[in-house]
Amino acid sequence: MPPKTVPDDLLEESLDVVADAVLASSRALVAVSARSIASVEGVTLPQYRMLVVLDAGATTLTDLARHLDVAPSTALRMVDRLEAGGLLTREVRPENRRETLLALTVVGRRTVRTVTARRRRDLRAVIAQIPAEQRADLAQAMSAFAAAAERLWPTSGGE
Amino acid sequence: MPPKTVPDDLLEESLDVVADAVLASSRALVAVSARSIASVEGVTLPQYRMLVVLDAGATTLTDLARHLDVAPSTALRMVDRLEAGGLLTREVRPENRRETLLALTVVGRRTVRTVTARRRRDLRAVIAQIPAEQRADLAQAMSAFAAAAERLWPTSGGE
DNA sequence: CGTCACACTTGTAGTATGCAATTGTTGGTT
DNA sequence: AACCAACAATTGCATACTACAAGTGTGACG
Repeated sequence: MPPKTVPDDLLEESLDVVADAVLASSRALVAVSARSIASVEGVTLPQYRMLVVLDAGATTLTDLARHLDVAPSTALRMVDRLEAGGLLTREVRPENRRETLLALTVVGRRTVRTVTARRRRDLRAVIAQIPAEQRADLAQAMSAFAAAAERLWPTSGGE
Repeated sequence: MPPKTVPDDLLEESLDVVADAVLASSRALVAVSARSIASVEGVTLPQYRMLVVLDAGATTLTDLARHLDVAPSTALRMVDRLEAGGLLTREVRPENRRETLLALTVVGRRTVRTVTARRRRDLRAVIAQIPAEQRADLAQAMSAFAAAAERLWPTSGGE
């Protein structure tokens, strides 16, 4: 008389086991990100996120704030600093003078490339620790996770 | 005349592909973390990290700062706030009166459990999007990554 | 006893964050 | 045309995170 709840329990448990693994991986990834970004003089992690969004194309302040999931005033002050630092330009949009068009400068784009390259380098160092025959599985799993998260909360991958 | 550099190139390329997948996954994970923690009133992400460390056992201020990779003064001010909020207690260590012993209160422990539960719940929601037959591979890959990062930079998983 | 090292603390400064209120712009309504 | 509602950007205010430098108390060792 095996009750039909057993499969559910097993499923639940399996989800938890996977969640724990992801949680551990998450901590490691956050640490790696922080390390990679901190090593680039003068760029903070929030600023890097903003630069990445702008690197994908010029936008307005409100749009930027929405993508980063921060208040408009927060985005505004960050833009102030990045503009002062020469990483982006700000100009009133002719078609709609309410809006401001934000775009990376050459320096801004170079900064994004530098930080991204460093992150990639650090990640490669970690991956190199993993047996080569497992790497394909790792890539598959990571991609699947990112896709699943994107499907669930589209804003997540909006960066 | 295939040069012997070909295998190296292939290896390099494979590392980059994996790194890209990890990078994508990393962004999603950071977004999920931020979302889970922001939803718990009154606890910031840095505070959560601190609570997690303390949940693993009482320590001193300097030790805490080392684990979180922040300056002692930063840790001190965070401790001030958490103590004011009733999440931890601070007392001079009798054996060595230079040191302060920090420990979570009952409320502090409950907070850790609440936030962790919420993160796990959100992660489970993502995992549930992934076909069941792929989940074992996902767990394996995530664990392998976390272990590799820990091996490379022991402080990473020190949380 | 003096001195050195260590743990904690305080002062100062810059960055990130959000809520509330203000200003300027646009588009539709009367 | 005057009006008004919605929206984008901005400013004011408050809080949190962060580090560097300087100061204070404690322990260890000669």
